[in-house]
Amino acid sequence: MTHWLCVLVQTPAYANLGVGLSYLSELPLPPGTLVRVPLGKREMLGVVWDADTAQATGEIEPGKIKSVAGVLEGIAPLSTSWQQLVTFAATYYQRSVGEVALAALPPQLRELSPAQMARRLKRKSPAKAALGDWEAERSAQVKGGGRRPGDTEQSALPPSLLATGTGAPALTPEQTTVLAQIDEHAGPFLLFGATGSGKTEVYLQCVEQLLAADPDAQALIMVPEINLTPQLEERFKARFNATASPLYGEHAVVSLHSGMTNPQRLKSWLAAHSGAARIVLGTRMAVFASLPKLRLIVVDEEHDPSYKSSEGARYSARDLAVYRGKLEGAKVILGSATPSLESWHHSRPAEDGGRYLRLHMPSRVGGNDQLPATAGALPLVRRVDMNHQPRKAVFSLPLIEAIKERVARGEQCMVFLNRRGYAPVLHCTDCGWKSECPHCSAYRVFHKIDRTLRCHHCGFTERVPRACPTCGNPDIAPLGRGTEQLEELLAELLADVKRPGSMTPGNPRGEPLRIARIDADSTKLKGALEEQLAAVHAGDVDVLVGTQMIAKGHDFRRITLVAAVNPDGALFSADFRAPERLFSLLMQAAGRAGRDAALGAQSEVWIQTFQPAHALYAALKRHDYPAFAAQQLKEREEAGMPPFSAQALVRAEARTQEAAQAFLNAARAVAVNEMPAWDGWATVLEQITPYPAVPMTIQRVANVERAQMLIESPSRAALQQFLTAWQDVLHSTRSLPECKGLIRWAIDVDPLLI
DNA sequence: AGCACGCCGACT
DNA sequence: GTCGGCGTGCTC
Repeated sequence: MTHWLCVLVQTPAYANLGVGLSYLSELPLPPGTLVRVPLGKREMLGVVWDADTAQATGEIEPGKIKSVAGVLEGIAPLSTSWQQLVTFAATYYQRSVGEVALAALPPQLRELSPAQMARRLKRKSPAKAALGDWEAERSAQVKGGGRRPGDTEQSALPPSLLATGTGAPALTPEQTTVLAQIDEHAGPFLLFGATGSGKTEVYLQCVEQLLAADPDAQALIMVPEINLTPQLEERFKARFNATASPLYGEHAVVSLHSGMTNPQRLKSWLAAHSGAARIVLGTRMAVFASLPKLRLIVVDEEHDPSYKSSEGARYSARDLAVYRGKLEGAKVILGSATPSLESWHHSRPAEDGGRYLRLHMPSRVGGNDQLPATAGALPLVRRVDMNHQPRKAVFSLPLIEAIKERVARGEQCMVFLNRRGYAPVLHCTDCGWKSECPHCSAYRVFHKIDRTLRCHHCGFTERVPRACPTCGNPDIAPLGRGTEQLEELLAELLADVKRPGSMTPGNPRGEPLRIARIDADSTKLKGALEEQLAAVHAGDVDVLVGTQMIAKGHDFRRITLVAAVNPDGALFSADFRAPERLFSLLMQAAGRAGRDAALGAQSEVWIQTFQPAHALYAALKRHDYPAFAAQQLKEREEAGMPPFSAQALVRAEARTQEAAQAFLNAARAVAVNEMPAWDGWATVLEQITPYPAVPMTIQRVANVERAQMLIESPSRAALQQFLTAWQDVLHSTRSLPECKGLIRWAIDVDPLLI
């Protein structure tokens, strides 16, 4: 008997294909089954979605339908809840289900031939190559060891006792309270905990209790960027993998992130899909991992913008995590010292409409180490009023004095500036020429190290000209400053300071200071970041200069002074989220400072500002995130901004700016003039505000003109309805004559950058 | 998205 | 006379 199937393949939404394609199969394959199907001249990976609807409606000529080429043997069908997650993500973020589903699978599943695939599955389990093999292998291992935690005598023990012996430290009262609340309530939870308050230990304990209580349960731990948080990965692996904990098996923890090779990713994915992996630790892509027994999701540093994807389907992994938790009945914990204003708002008291439960850990206890009380002190925030400093001063006198004092005592300092290179622009003092990029509407940045002008948008790089290209004036000068220049300036300003030295060999007294720079340029080479971080940890560096990448994730325990050289830009930015990001960055930077009690010194965060009285810095000085959030949310509410409204952005790329804008404005005209007259759509359109198309901030990148249009609505549901219907309008608008030259367009729902 | 087919400029 | 540019159009 022949069965009709609807199969998803990787096709973008604008390819005019329906939900899936029709195929024939001899076997009745259940939804979620991975198959290979012929498509045109190629054979592609597909996912069986449901019984075919085209057959019933007779939409397709029966003669055109091909048969499924084969099933991916040894891989169980993807679960119903996985399918629901993918369907939701595709609908919400306005993409095709096929695109989302196939992008959520490891790339190697797409590339591997059936023979290669069979070999891969066999390698893991030589005994049998059948479905569910991983399962069999694992339970045999667990049962054989007689340590299956669900088994009789051990299940009588409280989970906390099971946990001991695997490296779990004693908990603080705050941690105990928070764990009890997580146990008691359904969530989702927003764990609002200061840097060093021991959030990670809470995650570890939650996972530990879950795994001990349920022999099949799986946990998903998400981090913003795996490169920046290897410490978390290490802690999880140390606690749960291999010899440390025979309870959970040798490969209990697997990683999933884009830094892995395709074979590694496939291996982790298969381990998670089969249930062999108990913990998946990954970046935003991991939210789509197949986890048949998912019971807990942790989103660490939930405010981090990297949870929002900026290509393909522009999903928010944090928001999808919350949705997935609801779907699968898994607890969700969002953790941050500076939550996103969205999550903060959602965690307001339930009687005011809050949907998340806010858990608070205000005390700094120095993480999992038993540090003396001095380590718990919050750093002192000092504002330097730059209005009272020499004009054009990069470093204020008091800051330089403070740095000198610290390094003379053998302490480390960290200075950051959000701009790499030597100077953001080069200009001619005679004719006014500036180092514009010929392909972008942006200046090329001067990199003194290799004497190049580099475009940070398209990558176009040239050697610095000897003289002005327009008038021949040899006097071309840098304008503004970047991290390279800070490094150079600091070397001059600190030239008279000598290293105090130490007992360690190779670190004699009286040598010149060592200044290091960490930014995207200095860490381009593989392993360079790790190497540089190690040098800082080893005390080989006295002053560290860098971009915000040094403020994230890393504990530099000997750093006692952190300085933000010029953070004011974010205060009056056109981007309404800029203050939120700045506050978070400065709080994180403050968290870097002074976690080493041995130094005993009061650590400090220095802010050089022309706005010393600004509310953001005032709140920062008090380490008062709630006050900052309250003030920001008040402003957002008054201005009708998220989270008090829903937004979507349509971005268009074209040969000319006119074509890009014409496309967007033509589609807008339909929304304004025609759609309200559609049957039943008037009430939806009443709630939709489409703004006119505008050029993007960087209007042209790599010779492509870019424009965007903001759509706003007080109602998420109305925005969703509108976008779904409007997609067809956008499709047909494309063929209008004035849109000639349009390259592509995409909808970004809940955009972070406007 | 791929990968075709298809119709106009500089090369063996 | 062909090789190749990337503009439209299709894929169950």
